[in-house]
Amino acid sequence: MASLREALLCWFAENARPLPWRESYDPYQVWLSEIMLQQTQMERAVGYFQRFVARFPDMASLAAASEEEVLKLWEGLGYYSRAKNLLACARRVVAAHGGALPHDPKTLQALPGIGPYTAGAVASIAFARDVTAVDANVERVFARLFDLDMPVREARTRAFILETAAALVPRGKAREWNQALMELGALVCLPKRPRCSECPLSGQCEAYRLDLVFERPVPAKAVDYIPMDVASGLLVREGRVFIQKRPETGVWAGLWEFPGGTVESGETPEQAVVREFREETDLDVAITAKLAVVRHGYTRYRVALHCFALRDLNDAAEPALHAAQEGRFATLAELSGLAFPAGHRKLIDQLVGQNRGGLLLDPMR
DNA sequence: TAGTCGTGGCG
DNA sequence: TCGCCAAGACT
Repeated sequence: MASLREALLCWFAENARPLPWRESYDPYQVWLSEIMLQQTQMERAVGYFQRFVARFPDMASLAAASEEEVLKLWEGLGYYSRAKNLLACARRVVAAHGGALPHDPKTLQALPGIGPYTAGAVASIAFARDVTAVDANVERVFARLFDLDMPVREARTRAFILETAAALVPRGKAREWNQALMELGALVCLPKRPRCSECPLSGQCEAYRLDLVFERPVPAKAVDYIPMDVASGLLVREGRVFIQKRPETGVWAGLWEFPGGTVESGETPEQAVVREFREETDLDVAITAKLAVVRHGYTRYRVALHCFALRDLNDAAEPALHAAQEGRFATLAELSGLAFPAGHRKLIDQLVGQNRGGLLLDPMR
């Protein structure tokens, strides 16, 4: 055990990537990075982190922010409840903890958006507490190191991993140790292409000894992906387009969108967008142009997004809000300041990039 | 406990 | 092109 710890800590000292929050281990920055890194790879999170810290350098400035601005900064990073909880957590920390994150994992875990992993990560990395932080990297490393022959998500396996992790934390070095385990998983002990020849632990790895590295961890049952056609419409009035703000819960909570919805079986995208517009806004619309088909995915869905330009069929009435908490007409330029789901953002960027915005929205045409 | 909740990259 | 993935939390 001693040599295992020594080997990994030594490797981390040599191979730790230089990351912004590793310069100071400022608790606010560590917490922010950990929230961003939930289900997100390092390279994607770093840019978002830097923009966040530049705009909100500390807990107090973040707590004073509007949800609209936080969502805009989070746009494209996904899992938007993290942004909502980030803001709620900052406000709670200011209101109940004097603006400073608590050091204790249990107290941390009571805060919005902080679960078992993040509580352990912040307590150890920001506050040097001797606690574990077990994420998917650590599970994979342990599954190989100890040749665990059952899926890591299984309750008994998780219990074993948590127990083992707790026993391994070197006193006073949890900050380095927890990061070292995750860094090893991210750089060396890779899911599909493990680099065992570069691994400081290969000599002590049971799966490596048994030539079972590629069989570990035992895969969970595969998710089935669901292809889906969605139709969305840009209703244009006097150079502005109708947008609505999605409900507080569910997918893309609090983000703006163009009305639309699933293309039902036996229905064309054209029929779907007209039907959805009527259902969501009570407006009767007609299609003036097909703008694009944007392909994107979310969770287990793979979406073909059919996008149309629309005009009012009858007299222009105020849109109802049956599927939104807010609605308005906005210029194409205004859309750049609001947060949209990635698929809608792709469409907006396409329209602006092709300079079709003017063609589409110019009231003179 | 099992489902929900995003996204972009990669082979 | 497309299936599969990659630093969890919440209900």
